[in-house]
Amino acid sequence: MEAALLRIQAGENFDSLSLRSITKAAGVVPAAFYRHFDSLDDLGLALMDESFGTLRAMLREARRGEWTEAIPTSVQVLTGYVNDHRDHFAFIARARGSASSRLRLAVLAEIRLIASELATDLARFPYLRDWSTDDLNMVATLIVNAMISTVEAILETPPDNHVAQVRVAEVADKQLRLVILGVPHWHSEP
Amino acid sequence: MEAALLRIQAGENFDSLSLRSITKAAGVVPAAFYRHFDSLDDLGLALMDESFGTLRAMLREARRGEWTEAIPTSVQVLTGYVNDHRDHFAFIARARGSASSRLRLAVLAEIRLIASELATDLARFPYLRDWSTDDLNMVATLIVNAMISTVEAILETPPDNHVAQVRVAEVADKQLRLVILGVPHWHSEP
DNA sequence: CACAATCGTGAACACTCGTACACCCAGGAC
DNA sequence: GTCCTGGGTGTACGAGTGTTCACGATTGTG
Repeated sequence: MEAALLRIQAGENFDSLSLRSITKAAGVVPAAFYRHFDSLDDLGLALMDESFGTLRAMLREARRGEWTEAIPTSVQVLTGYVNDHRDHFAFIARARGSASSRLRLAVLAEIRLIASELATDLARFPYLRDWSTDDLNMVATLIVNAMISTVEAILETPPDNHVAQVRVAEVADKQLRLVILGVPHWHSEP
Repeated sequence: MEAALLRIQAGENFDSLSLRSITKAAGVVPAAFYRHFDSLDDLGLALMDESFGTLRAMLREARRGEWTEAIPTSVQVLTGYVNDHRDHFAFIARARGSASSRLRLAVLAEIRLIASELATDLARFPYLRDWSTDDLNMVATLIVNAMISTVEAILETPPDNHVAQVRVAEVADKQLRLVILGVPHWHSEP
């Protein structure tokens, strides 16, 4: 699993890497792979479990902050987690656009789930309390999309380049603030 | 090229489809491929040219509308173009997360370019006239990301399901309006 | 000590892959 | 009528693919 994550983090796509390249990187003969996984698909699912495990841990931590500080703490938790677990987030990001529809659909479903969870979270905020479910989902997906592209930006930025890292975080912070600024003036109809 | 686009539109990834599957779908023997392209990479570049051709045509048309109607006309042009050229947009969407870094990087660069063009466009709007370049880029990438996910949503929706199509367009419209609503109240510092 | 389980090994299997070559044939130019 | 060109065909090559199988070695347990 480490070998696979390493290659994915280096820019390869999960379903473009071969059994043999994985096992060679792991210092093992191809057949040994089958002592641990039933197939390559199986490896993909295992990586998904692990990766989404850390993603959900991140979400739990992000939710623990104070109401009024939701944006800065969320951004901080996000950047921290992504940099601490670059491999897992790189795997998810890559699997999102991959060909193996098994994985792609699973990732898409998870992200949709996260968006709808965020929608119910948002309903507890002032101004958003009496929005329609549709409108809450609308703003939740807007936010989730912004966060996904933030994750991709973080992954493209070298972890030791602190200036660039801070810049990415600032952009994410501003985007969230801009979206929230519109909330008090919202009317569902044009 | 048609055969390749067809398979991509059906959900496959560009670099997961093989020479032989393409040529078989085109009703031709593998070797005949090389009468038209130097290699598979070459085919990818040709498809990129064609696809970004229609994307840029779309952008030109979207820019032609009236100031005050920018949002609804943009959304309308977007949905129209994506549905009329599903193959090209599917190709771009898939290439964005693909493994062949040649294509992926090219697509990413194009999208970044489009975002910065949008940023200069935005500078002509009221309230946005004296924003800093950084902040203009911030809101431009926010908008571009929302549009990309809208494109993906359109592609996932059957073209003949008009109810679903209209719903996707409405969400896109609302997201843009929400973002713009925050603009007049913006302060760059928290 | 013996036994079972765990994990790695080497060879083999039946594919598929991209690419190259010699050949062929229709159609237009002279 | 000859020649050239564009495009299609059949065959072949070497490399890489996922997977299976019989076999060894190491290790902890009874």
